[in-house]
Amino acid sequence: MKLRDAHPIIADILLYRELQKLLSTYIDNLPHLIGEDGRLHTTLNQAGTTTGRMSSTNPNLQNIPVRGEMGTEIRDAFVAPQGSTLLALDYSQIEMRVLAALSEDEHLIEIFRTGVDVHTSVASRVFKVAEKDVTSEMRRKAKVINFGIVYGMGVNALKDNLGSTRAEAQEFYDNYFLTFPKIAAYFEEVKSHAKKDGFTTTYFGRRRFFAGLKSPIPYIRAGAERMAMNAPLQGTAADIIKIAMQKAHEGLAEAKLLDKAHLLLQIHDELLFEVEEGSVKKAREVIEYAMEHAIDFPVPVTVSVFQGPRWGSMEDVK
DNA sequence: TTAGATAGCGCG
DNA sequence: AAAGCGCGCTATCTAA
Repeated sequence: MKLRDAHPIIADILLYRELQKLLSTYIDNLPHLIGEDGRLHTTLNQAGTTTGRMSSTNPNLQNIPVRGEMGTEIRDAFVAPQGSTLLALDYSQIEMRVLAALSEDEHLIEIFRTGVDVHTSVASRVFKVAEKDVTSEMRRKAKVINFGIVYGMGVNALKDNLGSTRAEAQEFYDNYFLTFPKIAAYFEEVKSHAKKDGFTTTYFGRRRFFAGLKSPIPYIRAGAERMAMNAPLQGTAADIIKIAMQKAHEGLAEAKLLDKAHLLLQIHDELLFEVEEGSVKKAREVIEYAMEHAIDFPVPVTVSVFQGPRWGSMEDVK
């Protein structure tokens, strides 16, 4: 039994916390930080993280709410000026694609090369049913493990996230690695290499060093191993989008669009631009191409594109 | 009174 | 003691 079900007040407490968080962190504060130019300016730290990602401070614009109705309302307060529109382009399942590339797992590579839905396809393979027979429940479970695998999630966390029994989670976990054997081998390789040399590398060779991989204390060692497993994936994704940002700039310069399209923000796997209305189509083509062709990679990288005057309610651009 | 640590939660 | 990676901000508690 979950604590949430133990007493009716739990739901009220959680709702209160959610509203209080949004009120204190965003609604009450952000308006005061608007500058004389009518804009909110963040500071991006290029070397602010262990993995190679950027971070954003004062205010942090990489954690503006997006989920739920209230997320939409808060984002809708971010608007493009008259005559311009917001254009957002985000990588699809970038870390899973990086995992496919680094592990060289033929099955995962195949999934991304054929362009099928990754969660459905993984479910189909792990549960050994045809893709058309994948139920929504099977897809949900595959989605949970696909996300978790990137973080070095173990059986215990998998069980909690699936809401299943320990035995069920164990079977699912085992079947996953039997289905994608190179992924299991890849993680073992990363761990042993990190333990021997003290660092991991991204696809492009950037290193992250670790302490704790040789610790005699099991939970310290296990924690370091999860960090080591995740670092090349998150780190390579971070490398990719930084390269893409440069290529997008070059592309826009080449197309004489630098005064029409302005990069506002990078949110780890997503770029947000402000674009003059007459230049949206061309800018979108240039940026999308730059992002999708930023690197030579054994699996395709694809982006989804969204457009609209308000950040909270942008529409899919086909 | 203030600086530092912790709990909790927003995002990818 | 902890069992899922990477961040930053607010509220609260603790120590000086």
